[in-house]
Amino acid sequence: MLTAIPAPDVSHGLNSHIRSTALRFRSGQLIFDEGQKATRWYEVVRGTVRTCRFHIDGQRHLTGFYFAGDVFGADHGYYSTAAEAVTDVLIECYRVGDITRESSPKPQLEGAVSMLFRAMSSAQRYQFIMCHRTATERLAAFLLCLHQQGGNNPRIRLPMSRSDIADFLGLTIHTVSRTFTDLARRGLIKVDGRHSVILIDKARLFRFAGEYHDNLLPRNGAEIHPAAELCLGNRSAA
Amino acid sequence: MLTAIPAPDVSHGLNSHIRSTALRFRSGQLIFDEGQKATRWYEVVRGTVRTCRFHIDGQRHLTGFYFAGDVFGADHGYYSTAAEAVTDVLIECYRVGDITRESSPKPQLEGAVSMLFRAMSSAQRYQFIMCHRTATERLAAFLLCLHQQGGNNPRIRLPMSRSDIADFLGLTIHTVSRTFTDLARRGLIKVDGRHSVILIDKARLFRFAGEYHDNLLPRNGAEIHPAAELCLGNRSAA
DNA sequence: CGTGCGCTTGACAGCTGTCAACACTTGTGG
DNA sequence: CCACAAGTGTTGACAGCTGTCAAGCGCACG
Repeated sequence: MLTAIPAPDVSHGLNSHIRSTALRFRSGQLIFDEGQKATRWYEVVRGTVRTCRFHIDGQRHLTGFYFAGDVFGADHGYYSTAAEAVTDVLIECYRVGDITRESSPKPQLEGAVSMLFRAMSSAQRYQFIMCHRTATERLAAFLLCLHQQGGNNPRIRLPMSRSDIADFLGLTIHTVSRTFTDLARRGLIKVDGRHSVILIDKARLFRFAGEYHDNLLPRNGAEIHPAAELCLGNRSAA
Repeated sequence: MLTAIPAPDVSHGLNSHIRSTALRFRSGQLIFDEGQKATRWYEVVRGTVRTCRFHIDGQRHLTGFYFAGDVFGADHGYYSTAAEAVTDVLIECYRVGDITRESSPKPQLEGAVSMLFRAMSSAQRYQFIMCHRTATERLAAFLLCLHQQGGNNPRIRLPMSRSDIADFLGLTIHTVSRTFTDLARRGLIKVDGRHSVILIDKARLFRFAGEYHDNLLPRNGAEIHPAAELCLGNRSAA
């Protein structure tokens, strides 16, 4: 997952006890819509999912990307976002009732609270980036998140379109495209087709992300570097 | 409260059963710091409180304002923000244990989950504003929120400084100041000293906020107008 | 091989941050 | 009560970034 999404961590050691259904969606298909009753939550098995909001004037805002192992759609009452398949996807679908009703001591509920607080914290960091960072800094942070998400492989896969990236980072596709070109010209990355980027100079990219490299320590433990702020996936955070 | 803050609604019919302590802070004083163990939560009795994050490069980001009746500091584990008194304040302080431990069926916990999901939804709307709105639109939305918070009184009180407003809206004090002047020149508001604004043309201000006026309906029920997006106070939402 | 969509690039304008100067308010001390 | 200083807010000039408009490229698909 990339940022700011409520997602109770119920995926460890629980799935085996809960009825689930495997579902497939083709690229671009709607999984659930904003405002629908939130009766199910989902786990990505294969592929990539995006969650988004549409606004009156037609503008779209993406609130997160979800990859294999990530949980999405864990909302209360009604879905606050829509969810769509970025690529062809295979997902597991669970009924909400299975979490909230069928357990007496409700450890999951407390887990959900903990997860939500962390999601709030993550959302606040995301807000900071959107308020204070330039296009270059945002894209650098985004790429570093995908890099980490992909197991630190220097080849970063970008399953989503430029338009998706733009709507996630609060930019236009033009600026995203220009920024890719700019980062490549500076020798930080190499763009390899639409859906792949090769990381050349990780340390400098960290600096562009407003981040110091790993061997430099932040001022104190409570601070989190901007580049780390987009990438609180719900798997690793568990 | 103004936007994006986790705050379980435990203030109705519960306070009377829970030990609390009244505290006073003078303008500018720190109430709790980012990263401290979250052992207490607070309710504003009188005055205004702000929550903020400080980043490595020295930049400050405000995540919310809290007024009489609002709850803040309801975090899990560690505070994800600092809290400071904007004005001299009187607040009630509650121990976390009183919420999570001393009740067997834990209805509060479920209430907290519900509240948190709404806070997440609110945070996502705030993100949208920060991504897609101009200074004028942000300030207009902000003023309308304060207007509503103040009981729809045409005189809007601004207890916070320009700097606070800037750090909340992701702008500089210069832009905030210019935007105030601009709104006044257009005849939408009248600036009356540092801490007071008189609302002249509410309908037009709504339009500036990217909002249609109340008598126009949004496209469908699930949509929420941008101007409404900063002002999900935890009192009214309860 | 041709078509269309997604992506890239360039020119330009508008918004907002930066820098600088000044005005106004508040508080202190004479 | 006035003088002064410090802090806060306002205003202007300017530059840089990013959105808009427009054109063209290139890959994917038929």
